[in-house]
Amino acid sequence: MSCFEKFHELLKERGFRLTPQREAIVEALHQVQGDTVTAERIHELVGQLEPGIDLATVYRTLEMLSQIEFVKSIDSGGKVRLWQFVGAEDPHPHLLCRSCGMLFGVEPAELEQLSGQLRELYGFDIDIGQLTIPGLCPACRQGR
Amino acid sequence: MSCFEKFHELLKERGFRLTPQREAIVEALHQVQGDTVTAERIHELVGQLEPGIDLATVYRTLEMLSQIEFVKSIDSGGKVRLWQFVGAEDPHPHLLCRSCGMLFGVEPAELEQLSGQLRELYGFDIDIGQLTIPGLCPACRQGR
DNA sequence: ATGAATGCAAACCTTTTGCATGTCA
DNA sequence: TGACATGCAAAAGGTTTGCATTCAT
Repeated sequence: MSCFEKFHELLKERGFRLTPQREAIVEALHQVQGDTVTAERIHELVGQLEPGIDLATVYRTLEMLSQIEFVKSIDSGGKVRLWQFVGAEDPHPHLLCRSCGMLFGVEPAELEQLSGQLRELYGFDIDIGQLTIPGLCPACRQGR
Repeated sequence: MSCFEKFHELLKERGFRLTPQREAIVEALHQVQGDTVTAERIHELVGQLEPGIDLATVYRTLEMLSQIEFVKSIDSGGKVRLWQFVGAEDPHPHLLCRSCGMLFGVEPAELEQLSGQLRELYGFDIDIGQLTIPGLCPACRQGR
């Protein structure tokens, strides 16, 4: 099942309507794939596909998409909220470079040991998919 | 050396001035100890100690305090920034409960293996002291 | 037909900034 | 005295909301 089919399916399932605006926004998210984007950036991209779509609509749609888990809201540490298209993928952790702002996906499996350890030591159940680890990426480490 | 002595010391060292406002703000942070607070909350607390201190001053002071590493800015995921008094302690990672908002300190040593692993696999150098791991705390896990 | 979605504009909220005034060193 | 800190008010900037209108179902 294609991504768009899945999208239509989920909308119907949850009683949301299919509108040209929503299609354009999903299309734009599709373009940036796994990259994280601001609502503003999506608004720009959408403007090229279908001009005249309001920023408020972008926000409302992102909100709706996160309800159907098509999009995930990322915690960037700054004041801007970041969004990421996840489509059918599982949520996964990220590495966030404090210098260049780049975000890298990490295999959840890499963190299994950490997860077990924290569970054992503190009884704490971590949300691996929500984890964003700050630090310095290889490129920035060398460039300074 | 007491916390306040250390505070005075650090101010002098970095050329910052000691003002009643700054003392009151540090006092308020002292009251909430390891808890995370918003600038707004600090402003309330400070208002009880010494009325008339402006919110802008709270912000400017928190900024200054984070420069001398008396306070740490925490990434809550929401739109509000959280602050935590760290005083003389070294920065350390935290566990953040998504349900009750409680924040727990973690021994940096617990994360050494993770740190090495990410360094090896991705060349990524993590800021252990800045790491905040989201999840569910023991109490909230049981309460639902 | 009718309730949901949109566009527009205004409101909101947290944080930041400019500027005149006050104050610590 | 002189640079730094404060209070006040206004600006900024991202996000949300109210409302009349349009549109998908």
